Amino acid sequence: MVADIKTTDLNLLKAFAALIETGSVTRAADMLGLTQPAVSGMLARLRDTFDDPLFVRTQRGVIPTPRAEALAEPVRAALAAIQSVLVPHVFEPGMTNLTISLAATDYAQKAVVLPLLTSLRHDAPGIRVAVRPVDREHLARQMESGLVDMALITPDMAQDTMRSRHLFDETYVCVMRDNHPAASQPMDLDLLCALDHGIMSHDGTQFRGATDEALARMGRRRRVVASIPSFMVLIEMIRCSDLMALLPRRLVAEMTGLHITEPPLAVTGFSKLLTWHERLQHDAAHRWLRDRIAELAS
DNA sequence: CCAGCCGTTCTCTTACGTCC
DNA sequence: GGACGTAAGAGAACGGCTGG
Repeated sequence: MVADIKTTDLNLLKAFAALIETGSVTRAADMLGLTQPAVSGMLARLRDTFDDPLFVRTQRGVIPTPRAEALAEPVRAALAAIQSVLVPHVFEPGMTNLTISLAATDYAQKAVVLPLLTSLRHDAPGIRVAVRPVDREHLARQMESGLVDMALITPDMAQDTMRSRHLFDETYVCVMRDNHPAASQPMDLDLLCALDHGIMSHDGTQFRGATDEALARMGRRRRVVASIPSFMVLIEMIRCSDLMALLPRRLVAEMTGLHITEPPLAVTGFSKLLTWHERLQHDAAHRWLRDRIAELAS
């Protein structure tokens, strides 16, 4: 008979190891927490599996056959290997080498990824982050295939197949350059509507946003003269022109050379979610990263 | 010879997986 | 969900061996 692997064979190998160690069916049973007949039955199955008596009776217990002696070390090594697999994986940030793929808009790159990278350099220098743009249409498939591990998105992009965690709610502020001619004036609706605006739109084709919706509800309108697909470029444009913009608060919070004021009207903000695939739900390293991101974003 | 120890065999129960 | 088969373990009984 050829030895075959079954789900229950692990117990047989444990019994074999106990028999090798104790040289007694009774003491092996004690060691395993079983009764002597149970171990005797296990020995019978081992004999059938290996087509060898394995142990022969003596006056004081049992002694291994040459075949059992030959099996002793491989079985011990196999059980040790299995035991090491069963030990819960402990994640040590400072000792882990890992590359994660993170999809993020340029806003999220500035507001979330930048603080994360700074934090990782200190606490987990072995973790590399590959940042890629958010491909709204293919995000779910990219996560399923492992191309993307996590993504920073808005709730409207979330799908049922993804796990997600709310990071924060974002609001808008009025932004113009520090030495803008209007910087000395209080920001009110009249001033806001009098100035030329730039907005960020993902494909650079939209000239209306949440601010325009809010203005329309009040019977007002503004003049949007530039639609830019990147917050960063939009900010540079504001720095070197008389344009103003309503931008996410976290985006400009620590930037210098900008004049930042509260908007004179209520503009609907947005939420940011961290999303990931189910397969990473219980991964120790990813759990640690998700906690770190949430902590930095709070 | 007999008590005690040890391993084996038989039978029963239980748990679990598979199939319909 | 029920019927069925299989495997594992427990308990009881048994046989072999040893020492007093």
